[in-house]
Amino acid sequence: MENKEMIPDIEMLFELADLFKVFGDSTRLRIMYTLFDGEMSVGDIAESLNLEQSTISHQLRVLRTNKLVKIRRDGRQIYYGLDDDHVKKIIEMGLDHVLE
Amino acid sequence: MENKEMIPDIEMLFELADLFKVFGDSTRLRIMYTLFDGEMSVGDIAESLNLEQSTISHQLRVLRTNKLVKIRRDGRQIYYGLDDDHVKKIIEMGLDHVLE
DNA sequence: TTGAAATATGAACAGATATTCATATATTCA
DNA sequence: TGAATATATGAATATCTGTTCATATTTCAA
Repeated sequence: MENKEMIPDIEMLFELADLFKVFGDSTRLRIMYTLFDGEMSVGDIAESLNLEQSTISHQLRVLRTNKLVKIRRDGRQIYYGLDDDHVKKIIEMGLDHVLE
Repeated sequence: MENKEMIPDIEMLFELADLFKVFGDSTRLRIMYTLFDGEMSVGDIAESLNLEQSTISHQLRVLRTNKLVKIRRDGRQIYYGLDDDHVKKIIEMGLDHVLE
């Protein structure tokens, strides 16, 4: 079944705006990009981006709420990884545009 | 030349966040979607979305600043259209995700 | 050139949101 | 159990952003 003309109703566009809103923050975007290579613990993400643990934790929650990352607990660490291949694709599609 | 692993630096991710920010507003998204079928005057967009002319005008400026729409003047009307096929693609890619 | 129509712009305001700080919760290990 | 480590959470604050209202600008037509 091919991807015919999509006919999003208004509500769908509101949802879509909410999705893009999540991508529209550099901290969250950097977190997601960091996870391109695979899952990482909260502390490692924070260190890698040189941001506070609390900042990362708050933003990870946003990402998780929007089903863009998923978690795996291992001992007292929690590993976050991209939930979906779509995440990579959306970011790469955006990069295409940024790169002209 | 194929699309090898992209290696965006931090600054590029900031730019990308700014791009997604533009898509992350329902008014702007609805405007862009309205333009899927072709260019439209400011007034017609406003009427079509049942929003104030001023609101539309302000948001069109944001879209234009970010090179997502382009204009064509005809008499005292100004027609706005999508600047780029990327716009459609980015929105459709997002819709894919919203539709699960 | 004057009036009307279309669009743009600026200021003000309200609502949203990201970060920080302090602290709570959860888990492991001794 | 108690200390230490990893993560989460809540409140406070500062900043950003979208809309509205009023008005300016541009263009056409008479």
